[in-house]
Amino acid sequence: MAPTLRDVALRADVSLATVSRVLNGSTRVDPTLASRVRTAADELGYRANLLARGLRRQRTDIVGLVVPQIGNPFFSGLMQAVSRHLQQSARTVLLADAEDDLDLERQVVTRLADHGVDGILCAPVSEQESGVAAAEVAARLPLVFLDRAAADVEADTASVDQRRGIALVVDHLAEVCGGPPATRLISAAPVDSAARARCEAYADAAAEGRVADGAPPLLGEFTVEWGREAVAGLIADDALPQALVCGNDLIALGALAALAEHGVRVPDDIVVTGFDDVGFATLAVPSLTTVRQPLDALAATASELLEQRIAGVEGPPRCELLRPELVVRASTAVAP
Amino acid sequence: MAPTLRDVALRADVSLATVSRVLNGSTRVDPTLASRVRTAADELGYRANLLARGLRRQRTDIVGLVVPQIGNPFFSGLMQAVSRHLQQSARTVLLADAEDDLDLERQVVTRLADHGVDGILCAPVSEQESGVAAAEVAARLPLVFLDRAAADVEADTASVDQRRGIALVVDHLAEVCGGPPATRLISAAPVDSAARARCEAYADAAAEGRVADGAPPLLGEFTVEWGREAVAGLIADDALPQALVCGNDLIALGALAALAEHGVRVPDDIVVTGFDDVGFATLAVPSLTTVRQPLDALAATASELLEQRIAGVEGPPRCELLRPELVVRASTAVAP
DNA sequence: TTGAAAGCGCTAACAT
DNA sequence: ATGTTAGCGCTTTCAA
Repeated sequence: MAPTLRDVALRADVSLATVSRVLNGSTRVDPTLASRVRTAADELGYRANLLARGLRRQRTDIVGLVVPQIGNPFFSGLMQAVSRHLQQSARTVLLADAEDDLDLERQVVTRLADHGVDGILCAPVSEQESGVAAAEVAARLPLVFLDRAAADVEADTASVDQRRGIALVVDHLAEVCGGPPATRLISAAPVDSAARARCEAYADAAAEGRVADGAPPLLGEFTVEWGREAVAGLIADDALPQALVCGNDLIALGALAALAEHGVRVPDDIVVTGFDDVGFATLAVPSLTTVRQPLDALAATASELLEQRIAGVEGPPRCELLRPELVVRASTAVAP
Repeated sequence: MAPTLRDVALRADVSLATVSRVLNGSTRVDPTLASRVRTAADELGYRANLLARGLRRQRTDIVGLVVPQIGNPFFSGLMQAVSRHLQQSARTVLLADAEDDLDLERQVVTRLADHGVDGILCAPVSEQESGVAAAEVAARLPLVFLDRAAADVEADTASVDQRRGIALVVDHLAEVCGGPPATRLISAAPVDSAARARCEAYADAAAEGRVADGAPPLLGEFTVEWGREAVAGLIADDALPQALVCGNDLIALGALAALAEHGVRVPDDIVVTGFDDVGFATLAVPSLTTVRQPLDALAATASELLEQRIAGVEGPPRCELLRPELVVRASTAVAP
């Protein structure tokens, strides 16, 4: 069996409490005893049982992170950024993938809470329907939304200003096209808050005449496949506009692939934009103009909000909105 | 405070033991009592405290998964596959990224063990140097290597036959080139076992004259950047061969990008292969010929090995070797 | 079948 | 400064 505090205490010939004190550095203890304890612990290869500690302290130093789709590189990037930030606070991160499934999301969120995590960071699958599970868990422990939010839940949120991101794209397109271009939006159904914000911002731009788009947006999923399919449809209908505004980079990459397959040249025949700035955006041919979400700042902000709640800070929900940035690449590089 | 077993017992007017029995479905209990308990639990919104349960049972139903680099889509795919498999066994997965860092790897592996996970799946950062931490933890609880292994550790391993993968590539290249082609290997330094196996298999093929390569392999990292850089170097030296064998898809994608930038046509001027078959391999221009690793089978096999060890199966280390598959795409599609 | 009670390993009052 | 002890919430003998 693994050695316990008791074993260390016996070997160092001190009480359990002393061992605990030495190993946690809480109270002052006699240096002689302390070194005896440390030696004993080393010799035995003692490791604290974090379950017992968590049970006793009512605090585990674990936080849960729930993403909607680990397969989307934006979210694996976010995971990495969050892990890094929390590692520094000596926290363990318990990661879960909801696989874009509401039931699974509810399950994993509940399970995390049952495991005694100190708090949860969550990018909810659905703005409207993730709320029930989220509200349930938010009643038990601190919950902070990141990147996306769920309606009707009193929780802090750290996200990126999606509307501004779309505005950046629209303005850029107007500039390279020398006036409001004929565009079409290919995005995901506005199930999550980010998708909705992007759609709405685009619709507003169209209403204001900053882009010329009388046709309805093409709404599917945030996947390469959907980007391909949507473009294939447009080509089949001979309905390609001047510019394609894609709801995220995966869609844009699919769109570029489909355009290339059909011999449509980008940016000469049509220009294309994405959203997120995932690593592969630079690799696409042509490289993809897109909106960069500040991953690191997002992770830092969300972590900070959560830490404060865990530390017991009360108050109304806070919403931190970060600024995205336009990254211009070859997919919109039209000759003047 | 969250309701405990005690609260449920009080409300249902039975003993703690009875509540526990009902909720775990272990022993037979009177249906009347059982329903009373269930009602009480529902009304209180009772949730079992998994820390307490774990402490008592000495089993948490959590397994840890340690990957060397979450940013590599091969590993995020592996994570997803493993999560899915373990979810079915009613297990929670505690995920950790070692960020290609031996110290960090050691830390996270130890931390997982401290958190009382029932077992650990690990793709070690280094074949030689991950061993110490791995052996340490393997002495405490079941450890299974997946995809990669560490030397000098008695542990089960589930991996893919890398040598066979390289053989598939080499044979394919010989076929499309009409004889042993002049090739060059661009891969990662043989720090991990997979990288080493790929290098060795390639060296063997060269020694056997199945490819013509007198120059040393270009060894860096499994990243897009390295692929770019290596190819830029070859171009600068005017040393491009007939075919580039890349150690993984990231390198190959970087290579394709660099070739495109310099106006070298693939597959007309040079052919290129990858390894892993990550999602973006189909999106590259041209799409990438590569070796598909059976992610799902890998996850299933590793999970199964671990489950058996957790269940107490003894015996010498088992090594399961899975077969990879060649996926031919445009990057090697030379006209006859 | 049900209940009482011990104890998983640890921390934090409290007492010395 | 150190030790003694109660108890975190649960499961599981053991007795009834």
